Amino acid sequence: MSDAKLQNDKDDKYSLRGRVFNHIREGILSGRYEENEELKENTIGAELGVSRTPVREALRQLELEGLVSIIPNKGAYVTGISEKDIHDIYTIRSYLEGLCARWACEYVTDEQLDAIEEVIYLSEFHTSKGHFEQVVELDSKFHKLVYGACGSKILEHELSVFHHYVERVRKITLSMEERAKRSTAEHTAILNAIRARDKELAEKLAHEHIIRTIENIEKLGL
Amino acid sequence: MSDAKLQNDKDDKYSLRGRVFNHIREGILSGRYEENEELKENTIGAELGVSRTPVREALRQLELEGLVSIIPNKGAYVTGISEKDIHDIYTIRSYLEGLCARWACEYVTDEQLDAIEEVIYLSEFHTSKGHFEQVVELDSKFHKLVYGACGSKILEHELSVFHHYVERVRKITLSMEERAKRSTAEHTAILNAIRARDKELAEKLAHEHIIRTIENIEKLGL
DNA sequence: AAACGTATAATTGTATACAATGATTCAATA
DNA sequence: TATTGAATCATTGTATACAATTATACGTTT
Repeated sequence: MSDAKLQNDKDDKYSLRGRVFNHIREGILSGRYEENEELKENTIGAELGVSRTPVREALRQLELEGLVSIIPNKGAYVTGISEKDIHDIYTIRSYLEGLCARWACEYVTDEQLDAIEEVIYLSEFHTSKGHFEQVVELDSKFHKLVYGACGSKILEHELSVFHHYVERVRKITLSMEERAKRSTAEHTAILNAIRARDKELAEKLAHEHIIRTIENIEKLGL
Repeated sequence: MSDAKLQNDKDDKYSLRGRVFNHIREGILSGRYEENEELKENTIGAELGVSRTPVREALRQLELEGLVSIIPNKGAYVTGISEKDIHDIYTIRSYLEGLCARWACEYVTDEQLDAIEEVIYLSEFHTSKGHFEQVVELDSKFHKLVYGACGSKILEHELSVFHHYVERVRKITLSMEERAKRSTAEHTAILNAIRARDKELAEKLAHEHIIRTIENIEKLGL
């Protein structure tokens, strides 16, 4: 049941709709589809060798995710994410990640703490080796684990969506050794605060962690 | 364009998919469909006199909104909102409404300020008359206006979804004259802070406004 | 009686067909 | 030339048909 739900969480790699969904989503997030581009059901269907039906369903879902804007009887258009949107998302995240860390102090289990610790340990290793691909992946895992430990499916869902949204930016910032190192250190501090059940500190550190990221993004002029 | 987008914002009352979407959504939020109930495409289609196609699209969207959980090849089930979920949403909102008010200080236009003022004025009138139906409606309008003034389509979207989520609870709390009166007074204070471009105060007041609401909910034992 | 397996039915997943709406073309008109 | 309007085309909206999967019923076996 829990498995089904997790799988379900739009990583439906096995249904056509899921494949189409991921295809378009990645296309938008990676910039392959450009802003305001019209997404025609037939064209996309032909690209992937499927009929319009799963394409339509995927587009309707993407509309709700905000990546696509649908004008009835007219068409679906790429909404795209502006620089301001990215900045907004990080600011929103700075609040919600703080809240998430706070709640995790209450709900986290020992198993989850161990899992987080392991991820951080691996992060340190790969950061020192310059394996940035893995560092990005482990950064995702760290945050997803904390999301899962907050005891709120609502907050977990929100943060997951946002986290995915800014994936492209994360790949860039975490590929700088300095930022990667500091980020891992901040993760450690957050973990320790959660382990110590220090709500105030956990919230503060998680909040500041995202603020640091924003500063880094601005420094890069993204 | 702006009209299209607003209309689009899932108040598609004119497409079958939109009607189905609203029907199921309201059904879940109002409790007409109970938790874990299976939502069969044929049954719902028959209820509304439409085919499965728009029903499927609506269900897929509701999945993304978190109100429905879909198990591939099996079925769609009502996820429902627990009391804890409601509490979580209000807590999340308390942060985000604060941020929203802060940003509104920067982005709000004079027209928007006027519109908000008018809504508050009407709220006072209807509160004093005991027209709770209208008070709930105006409360929505107030918040939607502030959301629209924050200059962030992302935050606006998030808050709109959450606001709708807890509609049932809002109807209850705002139907108590004492809370309605106090709520309107708080709205006035928020407006004044935004008008004075006092970010700190606006954020603090908006945050506390939601905290007050939570306290009220807990007092009612919801 | 309980457990298993098969046949049948019910339901979802996908494709296709048709209807409705919007875009485009191009000739007629001022 | 610019504009209007009808005809045609392209695209979306919806319904239906078919395929794949899952649930149910029921008889068989132990």
